[in-house]
Amino acid sequence: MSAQQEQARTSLPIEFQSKPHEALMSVWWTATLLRKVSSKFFHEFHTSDAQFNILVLLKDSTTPLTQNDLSRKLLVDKSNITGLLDRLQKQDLIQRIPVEGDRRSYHIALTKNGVKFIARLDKLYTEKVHQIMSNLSERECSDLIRLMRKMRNSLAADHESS
Amino acid sequence: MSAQQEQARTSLPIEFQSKPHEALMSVWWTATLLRKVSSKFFHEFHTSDAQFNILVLLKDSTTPLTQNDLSRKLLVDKSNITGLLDRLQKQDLIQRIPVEGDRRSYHIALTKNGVKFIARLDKLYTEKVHQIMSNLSERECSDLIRLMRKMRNSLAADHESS
DNA sequence: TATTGTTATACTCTATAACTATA
DNA sequence: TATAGTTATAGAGTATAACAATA
Repeated sequence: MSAQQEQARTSLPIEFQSKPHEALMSVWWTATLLRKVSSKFFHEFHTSDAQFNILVLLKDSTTPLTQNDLSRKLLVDKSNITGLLDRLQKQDLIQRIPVEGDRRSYHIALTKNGVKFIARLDKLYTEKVHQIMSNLSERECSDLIRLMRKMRNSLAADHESS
Repeated sequence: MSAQQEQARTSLPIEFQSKPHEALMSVWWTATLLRKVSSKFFHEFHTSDAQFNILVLLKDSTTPLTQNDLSRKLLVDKSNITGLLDRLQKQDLIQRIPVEGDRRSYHIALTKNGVKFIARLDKLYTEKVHQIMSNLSERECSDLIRLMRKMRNSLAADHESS
C-alpha cells in the first residue's frame, strides 16, 4: 500500500476551520469505522451490536433487569426493546420471566445457551477491543475517557432538552 | 435533577475491567449520543447525517466528484450512494452531470437550491458543533484529534483486512 | 477484463403513535 | 391516571450480488 493511500485511510474526508469542529468530526468518523468493524465482527456470530449490548448488560448485572431497565440504560425505546428481545428469544439466548407482584413486567434473563454464547463472544470481543486500542497508552486511554465524558455532558443535556 | 440522575445520564451502562476497554466504550457511547442528537437535528430539516455528509463534501470540494469518489471518501457502498443521491435529487439539492469522455460516470453537483440549503444548514450545524464542544479547550480538542487518529489507524487496518 | 453506476433484496436499527393490561 | 410492554408503521442505513453499459 502506498503512503498516499495509507494517509487517505485514516484522514477525514474534509478539512475544518476550527479545532472543536475537527475534534467532533474525528469522533464521528472514528465511530463510523468502529461501527463498521463491529458490525462485521458481530455478523460473523449472527448477531449485532445492539443485541450484544443487551446480552452484556444482562451478563454483568447483579440484579434482575426489566425491559424498561434495558430501555433506559441503553437509550433504546421500549418498543424497539421488544423487537430486539424477540430476536434474542428466537435464538434461545434470553427468556422473559414474569415478575411476581407486577403482572405488567418481565425480568429478562439469559438462558443457559445465552450464558455460554455471551461468555464466549465477550471474550473474543474483549480481545478485539484490546487489539484496536493497542497503540494507546494507559494514560492516553484515561485522557480519552475524560474527554468523552466532557462531550457526553453537553450531548446528554442537549438530548434531554428535547 | 438529582445528582444521581445527573451521574446516570453521562455514565456508561456497564463497568469495565481495563482502561482500553472503557476508553473504547466511551467513544462508542459518546458516538451513540452524538448520533441521536445529530439525527434529531437533521430531521428538523428533512434530511439525515448521511445526506448532509454528501452535501458538505460537494460544497467543500474544489474538483468535481463522481459517485465513485463519494463512495470511497465516505465509505458508503456505491449501490447505496445511488439511493442517497436519488433522494437528494428528488429534493432538487443535487444533479447528475454526464462526464465528457467517460459515459459511465456522472459528476455530482449541487443545484442552486442545494447550494443555498447546505450553506444555511452548515452554518447552523457548525453552531451546534461548537455548542457541543464548548466545554473542551483548544488543547483538549487537539489531544482528542490525535487520539482519534490513533484509533483510526488500527480500525482502518482491521477494516481493510477483510 | 475491469470499472461505473443501477437494480433487487434482505436485514437491522430507529422513531412515533396507538393500544392492552395492570398498577 | 400512570406505567410496562406490544403492535403497527414508516423510514433510513447497510451489505451483497447480479446486471448493463462503457472503458
